[in-house]
Order: sequence, then C-alpha cells, then structure tokens
Amino acid sequence: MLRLKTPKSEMNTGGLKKGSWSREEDQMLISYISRYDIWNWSQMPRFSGLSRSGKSYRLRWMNYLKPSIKKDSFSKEEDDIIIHYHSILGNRWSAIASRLPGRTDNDVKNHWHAHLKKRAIDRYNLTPKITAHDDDSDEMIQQPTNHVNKNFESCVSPDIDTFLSCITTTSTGQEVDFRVGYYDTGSPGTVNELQCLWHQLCSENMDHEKYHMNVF
DNA sequence: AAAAGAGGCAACCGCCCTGTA
DNA sequence: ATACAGGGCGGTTGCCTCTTT
Repeated sequence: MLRLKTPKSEMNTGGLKKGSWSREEDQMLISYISRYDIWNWSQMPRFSGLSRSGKSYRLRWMNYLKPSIKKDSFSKEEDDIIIHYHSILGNRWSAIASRLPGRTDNDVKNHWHAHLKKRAIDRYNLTPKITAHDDDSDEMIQQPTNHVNKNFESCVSPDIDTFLSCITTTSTGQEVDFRVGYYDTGSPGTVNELQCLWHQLCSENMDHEKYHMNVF
C-alpha cells in the first residue's frame, strides 16, 4: 500500500527534500540501484538525481523498496516468533527481524507497538513495570531495553533446539545459568514471569514435555 | 453526514559502532 | 592514537485512514 503524506511535509529543508516518497522518486531509486547497485548511500544522491539525504535513500530502500520485503500482513507464526524473541532480546528490532525473512526492523517495531505489545501483556500477563514478588532479593528487570548479554545473543538462533542447547554453554564455551544469568539483563519481566511465558509458548507450539524439562 | 478519536505506518532524528586514513 | 565518514539502529513523530459517536 502506497500512502503519500501531505505536501506540507515535502518542504525542502537545507536543500534536501524530506517527507513521503513519490512514485517517481521510488522509480528513480529502483532504476539507479538496479543499474549501478548500492555502492555508497551518502554519495548516491549526487549521481541519481534525487535531492534527498543518503540516509533517506537507505531507509526507503531497506524498509520499502527492496524486492525481498514482504508486504502482506503478519501471520500468527510470525507474531509468535516476534513475541518469542522479544522476550529474549528486548527491543532489538533488527535482531528480531533477522529471524523473519522479508520483514524489516521497522515493520517488526511498528507491528509490535500496534498489535503484539498488548497481546503479549494480556496473554502472558507480563507487565512493563515490574513489581516485586517476594522481597528485595527477587531478580528484577530494571529496563525493558536492549541490554542483552552479547554471549547470549550470539547463541540465540531461529531454531529452538539450538537455542535450548546453548542455554548451559554459550558460544564462548562459558557455562551459563539460563534461569538467572540472562533473563535479568533487559527482558520485560521477572524471571518467574518469563519462565511462565516460556512454559506457555512451549505448551502451544512445541512438544511441551520435552521443552519444559529442558528449560526448567 | 460530520466530527472526533484511535490505530497504523512511513519517515525522520540522533546516537552509536565500525572501518579507514 | 585519533578523527572522520558511513552505515545501522531504536525511539519518536506526524500524517493518513478507519471507526465510532
């Protein structure tokens, strides 16, 4: 769906056009890339005839024009994948999008805020603001942001078996306590809440007994 | 039928990381 | 070791469309 914003937003700013892209601009960008390929985003505007910033070029291509991008609505499976990886990675949209062929980080981010955020909270009773369960010693998630442990991130794969196999040994060979060491580095919930999430995801989508035993 | 509000999403902004000179 | 440029990323904005009143 091509939606154009108002002419107001197309005002020139510092000589560079901003706002929505016209069909003509899209066509020019597609033609240029198909002919010369992507070689330097910041220099391309000088040669392609469009007065936009290189960043704007890149964004338009990566989020909209690239042929591999899927334009249809998200499937339930994709929704589940997003919820699943968001519980692990937090707001690392590009990392989540990399698990969804044809989807961009912007797509995933918008879809999360529009549809999945509320669903995830309702469905799994997760709350962005965490309250203490027992006492001050409870493992608390302070910020639901991108504070994912690099080692953990590196072992997360699209395949759940591989993922689970990495729980006790990271890619660096480090022994890891899955239940304590990583879930409290940026995911939107307490350890207990995220265990609950995993439990339910496993129940719905996988062989419950197998994964339940492996994880908990 | 018109107005108001909500939702959806494209696009921008600014920060950060990485590579190079 | 440092500075700079390019690119990537997450947060946010603002316009358009749809729905409700």
